[in-house]
Amino acid sequence: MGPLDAYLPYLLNRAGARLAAAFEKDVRPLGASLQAWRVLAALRERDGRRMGDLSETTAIEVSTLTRLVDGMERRRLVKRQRDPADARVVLLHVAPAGRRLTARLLPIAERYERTALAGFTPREAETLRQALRRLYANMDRLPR
Amino acid sequence: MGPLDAYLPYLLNRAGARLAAAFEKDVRPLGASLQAWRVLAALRERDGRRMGDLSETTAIEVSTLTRLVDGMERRRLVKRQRDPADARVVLLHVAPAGRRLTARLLPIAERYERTALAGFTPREAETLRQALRRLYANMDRLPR
DNA sequence: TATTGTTATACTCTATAACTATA
DNA sequence: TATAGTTATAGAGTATAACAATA
Repeated sequence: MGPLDAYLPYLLNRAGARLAAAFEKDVRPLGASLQAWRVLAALRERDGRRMGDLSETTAIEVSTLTRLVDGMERRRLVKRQRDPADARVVLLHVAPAGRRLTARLLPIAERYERTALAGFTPREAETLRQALRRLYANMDRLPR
Repeated sequence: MGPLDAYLPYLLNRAGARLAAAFEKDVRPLGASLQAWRVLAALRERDGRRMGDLSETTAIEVSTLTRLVDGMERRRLVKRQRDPADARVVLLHVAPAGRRLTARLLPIAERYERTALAGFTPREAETLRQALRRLYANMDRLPR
């Protein structure tokens, strides 16, 4: 092991943390947070997801997610709904205000994507995405 | 913007969070943490750093770092020392116990590096590192 | 006056486990 | 008994600002 700067988890975390902190600061004036954005983006991809599903795709702990959604529901961004087929399950749906907020966050997220990847060719960007997916999948070799 | 899975900050954070969580769990029995490891690794690279320098290279907030170092000093892992040249400055040095802990953490860190990069050619791994450094540097285009 | 580091406070996220209600 | 989600609690990190010592 050489310098920290050659150590992958370090590079990963450093880049991720910086991106997250800047984004967070940027969207706070809109009353949003990185975590709320993740939920909205996940629902944008597919609406009516169950809490457990959301927790996995957003990488937010279930108990954290419960309270996050509490707040988002209070602000009428989303709406909880019991699954008629299985009353244990909660399905989360975007509400109109949530759709409006998503529409405002989307261009910001896209700007971050562009900024982060400035100077990358489309091919390099795709290679990076692929590598990150492989890396994530590799972590299955360790116990969760 | 398509699915979350194509969104770079998401991929970055997801991979980083998973790596960090697993590492954290792994080193806790040794009485260490990811943050403590960062400090030790930074001091391994260059001993006697000042707090502000450490804060930057470890990406740990200065106020958090102060308390982290408090604990590490209590456990005799590191030792604070006033800079004789400028008495405002604190220089941090590894202590013998810190060197021993570093020696135990190093193989674990290396295992994580190998696991994360399993199936990558050396060249692919280096490309990924380069891309992460470029990405981090790109964030200078945004206000800190 | 500016800089380095410490302290204080409020807030957020996590980890863990107990709990409720379904199945 | 097992599962989905909620609630409770303690711990760790962050953001922010005030502060002390020194330059």
